[in-house]
Amino acid sequence: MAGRLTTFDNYGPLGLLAPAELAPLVAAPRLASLGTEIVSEEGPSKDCHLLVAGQAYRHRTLADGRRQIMSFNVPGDLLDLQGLSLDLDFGVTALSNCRVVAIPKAKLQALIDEHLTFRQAIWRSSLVEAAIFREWMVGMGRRSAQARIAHLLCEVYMRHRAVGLTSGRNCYFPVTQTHLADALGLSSVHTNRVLQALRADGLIAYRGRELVIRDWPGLCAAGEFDPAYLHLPERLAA
Amino acid sequence: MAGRLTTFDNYGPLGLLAPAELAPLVAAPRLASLGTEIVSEEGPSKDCHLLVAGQAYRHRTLADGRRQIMSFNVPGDLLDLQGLSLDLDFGVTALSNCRVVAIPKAKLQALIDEHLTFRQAIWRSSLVEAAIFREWMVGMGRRSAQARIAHLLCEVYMRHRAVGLTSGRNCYFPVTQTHLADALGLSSVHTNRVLQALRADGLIAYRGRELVIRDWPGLCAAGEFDPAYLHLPERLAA
DNA sequence: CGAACAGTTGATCAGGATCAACTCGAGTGG
DNA sequence: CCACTCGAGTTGATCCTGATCAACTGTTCG
Repeated sequence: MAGRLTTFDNYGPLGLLAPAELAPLVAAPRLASLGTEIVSEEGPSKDCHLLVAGQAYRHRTLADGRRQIMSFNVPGDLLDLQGLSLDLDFGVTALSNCRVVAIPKAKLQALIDEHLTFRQAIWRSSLVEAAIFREWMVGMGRRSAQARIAHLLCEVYMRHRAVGLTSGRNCYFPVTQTHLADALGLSSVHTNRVLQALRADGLIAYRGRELVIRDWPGLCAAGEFDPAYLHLPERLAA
Repeated sequence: MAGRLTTFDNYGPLGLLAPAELAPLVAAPRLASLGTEIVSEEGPSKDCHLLVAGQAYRHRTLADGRRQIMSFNVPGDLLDLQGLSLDLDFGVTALSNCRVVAIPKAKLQALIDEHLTFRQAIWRSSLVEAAIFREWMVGMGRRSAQARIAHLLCEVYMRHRAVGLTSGRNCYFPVTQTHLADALGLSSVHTNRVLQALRADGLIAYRGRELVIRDWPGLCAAGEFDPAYLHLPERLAA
């Protein structure tokens, strides 16, 4: 059960390609099991990586072991698009068993150059990604631990919902409290206590891997969460 | 003297265009004086804005007045490229007197669609911008106040140097301590004390607007600064 | 001359870090 | 089948970085 693999594949912007073009690209997805590095923090790679199923996170580890998690990723995310033009400054690790498509950089570049709608989709998604980074900066710079955690859970829930991975107010988000702490700039001990408080306040139920939002308006309020920055389509914006 | 205007214009990626094409675009730069909003945090705009001379910062203000600064900008920066495709989630304010070129969105979009090298330059610069955001996240999440401040000063110095705005180890960076605090997630009082410590350690001299780096290796060490994430051309990377 | 703002200083407070121990499964190997 | 280990979560005690509050200085500018 641990690290179960989400059933359906999501191709994100690549999904805009004609099936005949998409099929050979995604023909042989690689499996990455829970905890393995999908993209190394070190050396360069010949490919870019599309997460097709499962969950992952981007991170950077400092010399003495401190770690900063920079994003949690869902199916459809291009994990290392930066690698197409620049050296990477982060690694990507699987949060669950994942299905990953490796796309040769030259091939991806060609697709971008040739397909306007694809290019626009990629462009847009990287703008949204930057907006999420800014939102995280606001959180780490100016929000309390409780607001940060609540905000992150709201964000995760909305992003999962946007790719069809929620059922009701539940979603599968298999992080440890240490992952949350490293994403939010907190210690794992404090993260634990704040989560308990959120549970005690009836906002969430969250044990292990399944996030259950018990009081969505309450959680949004606690996190000062406004989903505008995610730039989701109208239909998903609440 | 206050808010002096940097002498030379820098067109950043736009500089790649043929002079005949560039000239009409930048023919009538607008002046934005110190402290005025160049791009509003509220309503949408019909233009995108290129900072051509002077300095500015992007920021977001929360309901109760807390503020997060998201970037400091130098000449050549496109301040609100995001506005081309998405609603903005931040405002931009002038740190000094500025010269700003407003480019109609449709015009900018056309340039991007038609000029490959220009498009690549824009693309690259937005990847670098995202890398800088991530670096700030690492700082706010996992670095001490002293390291954060040292790191930011290193970054500012390097970026200024990359656009030719330094002389030796000096650069003009007219922020208040409150600006620094709001960029780094600190209080202005604490920022003041840490700056004093950096001065006392002989790493910097910084009074008012002129940043002087007295001990570059020392400052880099204090900030755990590695300029790789700025992706500067070889020649400027140290 | 006075207002307004940036910087500075001291005193106190608090949010969250750190250290350490303990519980509770889930695997794993004997 | 059970002892063992290992990772995650939990709890308590204590510490400390950095926040907050408040006063005061100095400068600029109207």
